[in-house]
Amino acid sequence: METPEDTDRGRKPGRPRSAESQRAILEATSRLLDSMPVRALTIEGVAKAAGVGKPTIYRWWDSKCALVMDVFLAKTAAQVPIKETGPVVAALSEHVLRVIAMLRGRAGQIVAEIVGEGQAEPHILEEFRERFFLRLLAPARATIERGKQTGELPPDLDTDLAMDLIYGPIYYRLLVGHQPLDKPFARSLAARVATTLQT
Amino acid sequence: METPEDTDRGRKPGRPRSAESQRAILEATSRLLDSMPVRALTIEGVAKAAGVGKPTIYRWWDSKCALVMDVFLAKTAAQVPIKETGPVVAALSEHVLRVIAMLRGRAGQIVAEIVGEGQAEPHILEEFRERFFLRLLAPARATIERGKQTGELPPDLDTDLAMDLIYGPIYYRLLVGHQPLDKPFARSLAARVATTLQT
DNA sequence: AATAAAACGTTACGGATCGTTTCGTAATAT
DNA sequence: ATATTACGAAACGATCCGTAACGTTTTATT
Repeated sequence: METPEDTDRGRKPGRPRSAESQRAILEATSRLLDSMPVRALTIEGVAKAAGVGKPTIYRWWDSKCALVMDVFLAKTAAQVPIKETGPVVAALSEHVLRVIAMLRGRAGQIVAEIVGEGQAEPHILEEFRERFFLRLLAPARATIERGKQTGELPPDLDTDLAMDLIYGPIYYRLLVGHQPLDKPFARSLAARVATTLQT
Repeated sequence: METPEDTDRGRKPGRPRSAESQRAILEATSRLLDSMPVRALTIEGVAKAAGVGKPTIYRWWDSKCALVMDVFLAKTAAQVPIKETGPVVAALSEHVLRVIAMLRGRAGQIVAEIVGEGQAEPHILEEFRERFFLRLLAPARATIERGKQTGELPPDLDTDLAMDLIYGPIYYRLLVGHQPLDKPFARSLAARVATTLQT
């Protein structure tokens, strides 16, 4: 989202950007996303639903994907809480359960659709990595680091690799869709955290 | 690819389907894919490059993705060989190395692009799962089953889960792109096969 | 040899959507 | 009062979709 850089409140002459229009755009996009896939969403459709001109949308967002990303991140807690005290393995196991629960349903679909669109637009994928994946998984990463400090985990553990070993199977299922993100899977994966990190 | 069902050689009257046109379409698509992403490929572009009419392409393939899939699968060995004797862990470790090597470069990009397009077209994703993923990973799955038979692996091991634990991180990196599919990663992942399967 | 049938390449079609431009109007700073 | 900017509406040229129309070519059938 490209916010106007009026730091010293509207110093420039001319009509100010309409926050109301912006809100209408976000709201219309959110509503439309409830009933159609990202691919079917169009800027023209959003403009019509929001009662707004197309140029106004383009004034705020570069592309459909950028808009969808903002809407998704606004309505989705982009950070799943993790227990910051106690055994790190238990904290991570629970985090795995919560991440899987979060990716079940429409939220997971949208994540998959954005990543899908991102295959054709690298900068979208990069932005989504930073704004979603990095943020979502940051607490888990920090917890692994903590475990290396406390001695609960091997100090030479490769954190990047460990993160991929734990969370890779989740996104594999989400994106390829060969198996469901159901509770048995979640429990099995959570139960594996210990052996994955400690051996 | 929709082949004509002329089992008893061209029994129907009328001009037969032109195998030459089909070849030209496949060849043109392959050539175009070397210099542009799947998203940028168009049926009109292929028709022009192949010296063929659009309707002829639609006679053979339902959609751009179906065509791309055929081209990709034709030029890519959709099955990475695996050693069928000896220790199963060693066989699987080597298979992991080979799969990662295969997904490095343009082939991996196309896999990611097809999966990406598949997020908006479920039937495409399903077809690609069956024709690429299932086929590529079938030998590994069979090897795990063999290990359960020989006692090298726990007999109650969940094969589906095991497959995702091993291969999930690979596709996670391929599709999200947060880390490279480089050789250190490949070696680390291969080295982890034993502990992943045996504990 | 004549006829019917089917695929061919070409061309054109209506439709959707893109991202931009133009226009007259509204809102703000100077 | 004037300059400046955003606004909504409308229209633009462009691209690509998937299909249809047309005359031509190739085959099986009669």
